[in-house]
Amino acid sequence: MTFAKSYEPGEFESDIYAAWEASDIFDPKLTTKPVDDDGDGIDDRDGAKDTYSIVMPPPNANGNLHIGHGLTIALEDSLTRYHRLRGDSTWYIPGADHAGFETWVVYEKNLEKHGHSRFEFGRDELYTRVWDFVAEQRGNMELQLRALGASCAWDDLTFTLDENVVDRVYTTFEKMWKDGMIYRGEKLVNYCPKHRTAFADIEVEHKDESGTLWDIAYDDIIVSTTRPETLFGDTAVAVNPEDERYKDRVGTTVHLPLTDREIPIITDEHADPEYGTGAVKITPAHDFDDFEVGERHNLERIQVIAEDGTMINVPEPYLGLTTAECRKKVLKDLKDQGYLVGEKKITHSVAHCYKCGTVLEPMLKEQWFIDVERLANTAIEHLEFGKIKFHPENKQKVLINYLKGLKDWNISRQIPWGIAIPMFRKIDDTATDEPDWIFDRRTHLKVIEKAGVKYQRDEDTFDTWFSSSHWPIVCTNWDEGNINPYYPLNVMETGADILFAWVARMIMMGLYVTGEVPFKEVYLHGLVLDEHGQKMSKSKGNVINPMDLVTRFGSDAFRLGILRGRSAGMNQAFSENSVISGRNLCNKLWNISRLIQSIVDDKAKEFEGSSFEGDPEPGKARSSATTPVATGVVDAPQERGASNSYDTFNMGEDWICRELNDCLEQVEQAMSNYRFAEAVETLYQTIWDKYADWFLESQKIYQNVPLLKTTLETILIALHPFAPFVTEAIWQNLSWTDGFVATAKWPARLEFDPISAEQFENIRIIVSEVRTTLQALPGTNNAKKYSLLFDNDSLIKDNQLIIRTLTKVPAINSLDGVPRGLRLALANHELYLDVPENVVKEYKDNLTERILAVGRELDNLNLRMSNPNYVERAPAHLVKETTDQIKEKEALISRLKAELEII
RNA sequence: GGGGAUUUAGCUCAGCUGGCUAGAGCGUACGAUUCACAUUCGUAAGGUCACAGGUUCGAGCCCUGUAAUCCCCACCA
Repeated sequence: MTFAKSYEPGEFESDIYAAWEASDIFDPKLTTKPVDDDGDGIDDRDGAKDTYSIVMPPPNANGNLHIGHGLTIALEDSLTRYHRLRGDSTWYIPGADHAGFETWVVYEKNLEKHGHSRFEFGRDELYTRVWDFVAEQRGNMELQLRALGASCAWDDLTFTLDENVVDRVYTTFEKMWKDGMIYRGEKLVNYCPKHRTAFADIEVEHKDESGTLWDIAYDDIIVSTTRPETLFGDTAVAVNPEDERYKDRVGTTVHLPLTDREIPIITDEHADPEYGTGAVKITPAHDFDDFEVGERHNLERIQVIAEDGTMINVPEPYLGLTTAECRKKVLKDLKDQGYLVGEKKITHSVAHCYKCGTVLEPMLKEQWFIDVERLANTAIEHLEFGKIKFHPENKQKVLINYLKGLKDWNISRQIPWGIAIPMFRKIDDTATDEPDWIFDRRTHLKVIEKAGVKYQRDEDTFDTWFSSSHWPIVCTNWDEGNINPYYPLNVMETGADILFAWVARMIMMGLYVTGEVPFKEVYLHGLVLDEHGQKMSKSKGNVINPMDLVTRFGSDAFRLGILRGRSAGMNQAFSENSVISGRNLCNKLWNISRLIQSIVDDKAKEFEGSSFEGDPEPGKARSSATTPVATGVVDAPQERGASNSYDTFNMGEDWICRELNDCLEQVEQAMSNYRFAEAVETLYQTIWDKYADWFLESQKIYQNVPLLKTTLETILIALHPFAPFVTEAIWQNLSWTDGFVATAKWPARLEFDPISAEQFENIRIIVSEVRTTLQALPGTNNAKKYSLLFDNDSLIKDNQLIIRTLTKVPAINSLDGVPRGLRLALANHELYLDVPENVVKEYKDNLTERILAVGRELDNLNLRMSNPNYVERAPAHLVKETTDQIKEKEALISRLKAELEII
């Protein structure tokens, strides 16, 4: 039970986490099992705990945690630990993500590095290979979560490819299939020719690029295009119906250059008369707008670019060229044959693969789509009804706005790594009565037979967001008809950047599957930027690795640092400085505890050697926790550790009780509003500026052991949600505490005498004034040189020792009626610094400055009072406050002036 | 084109229902030092709260407008 001189996180953290884990304190199911005899969905046990459930957005199983995960864990674990301390049955459910496409990209790179290609292997073999690859990597991420202190229930870890997840996803898909919400459609999708897969709209990254706009003559009609190579897929030229210039040509045809085809001239709103010539070529198979024009006019879709990015269905000279080669040749041929009549440089935005940066090709593909209308409408209804509370609030509106414009959701992906789509296509053409596609869960089979008809499995896998939209459902083991107090989740915490991709889909899916919203509140965090507010990126070299900071400064320091100065939904800067400041707080707390433990030890020895019993200091107790005083008491004290009763003997003791109560109140308020930074800030200020700098300093004179113990426990518990390791390390190191601080009870309000507590503020003012004046006097080491003199002032007289200790002056004496030295600028106290006359004279300028400053404040107050409307309309207590302040300032000025005259 | 934010000290941010004589951390300056902690203690300097109007007894906060910065969605032949 000894405390080293400073806190070394590395010596404690892993042992502490191991001890928590070994004691199963993070698993609520071991201690609470809901009982629902009457089937009303409410836990029937007496004194049943409130449940608190939260899930971890599953980190990528094969990767290392990045700074965003660090923030996520700091936020979620603080909530989790806070609610555990508050006595809730708290379940923080960890997860790991197979991260379909993300992992696939990593794996494919790995394959290429070893000289292989995905096309050498079958789909099932690839799946097995990736599974092994991920299994190898997975433990790493989980160790890092432990290092960050995540107090999650490890036995309940859900992997996104776990059997129960796949089962649930298939059940939902089957239900949707039966409900007619799933359809197979040939639509244009964004397709990455490198990865050879389609994406959902949301996965596409648009970038502004400079390009060329070429003017091409289709007979007498000039069309403009940035993609001349697609002209082989043109099936019409469109003009605006209002466009007078082309009135006569509508309904006729033009010759498509480089081909022997004639294509019709049609009218469509899509053609903007203001843009270019007002005539636009229509390529339904390779452009999103043109696709829609084609639908409206029933145009043929000619696919001229294949999935590997080469030309098909084009005249012989162009066949098999890549799109880039083809463009070059088409331009040359157009020019040679006189069709190319102009070109200009433009800037336009181009769709890119968010992973490899390849330009995405709009590609005609048969894919599975979800008709989202019903899902979106139900979600909108619940959101508008306020069923989910958002932090920050404005995201609710943003989300509704998004859902209102939501298009059907493409859930097919052409990558092997993921959950197989449980749909099978009929391969037996003779069975004409059977449907073309059937649902079946046997996706481990390539070919199945049903009623004598053979079907072949669709090779595609689900979009990851389709399965992860089930996250709250699968993590809490929600099931039809069974009571589940953990669903809906209390809160969903995740990044604001995946509001649409994930949060929106969880809400839609939760409502569709369970009929309930999946969570009651949503907290969204912003991006963690570098110290200059720049986005972190490998290319900029400004990436901060959270594990590196944990190693250097400790897990708590990282958590405290990253929570500070951060509010919901905002992208905010982060720097090592904030982590250092967190590290310093941990060390401060360690040394506070070290001091208190040494006092406790000393007193114990003293007690052994004397017959003195009871009161740690002579004097009458002002308040006692066992016999509560009438005021200042909020809650009955709860059992906690070994020390739960104390008396207060001086103003400083009452004061710290009051300050700690205020602190608890503020932390509770902050946590219920998800104001993490504010909670941390309050604790920091209270522990450092109040507890250590004033209370502990004053306790160097009066050592109230029971109070020291109680207040220290209060601080340790209150800080625990944010700094779990150092608080636990101290708790384990203290001689009188039992169990884990992680499972302690949230502190009750402390009892104190409020009048006495308020009196201590006067002491603080006096001490500050003495310190300020000592610093302002000429010379150094003034605190050692000059004594204090008081005249007929009982507050100072009774608190001489404490004032002397806090100011470090050598002595405090009674003046005995003859003022001398320098009178301090205190309105209500007669206090002098025993300073020789020549020093006082040197202080004169300073004094003049102070008079002016107070004068300005006084003018301000008087101005306010001279406004009759203020006196009349402002609340009475404010007017009184102003009056009191005026009196005080006036008294102060007259004293300062008198002092100046003496000099 | 549609939507959402931001602008407060040198830097990063608080400031919630208007009561503010605008706060914190870091940084800066000056001073201290065996006695829990130099990962320390004390003191101080530093602000036209982006700008312009308005409402109000009173505006950093509410309203209108302007400017700058950022994000998302859609479009860009």
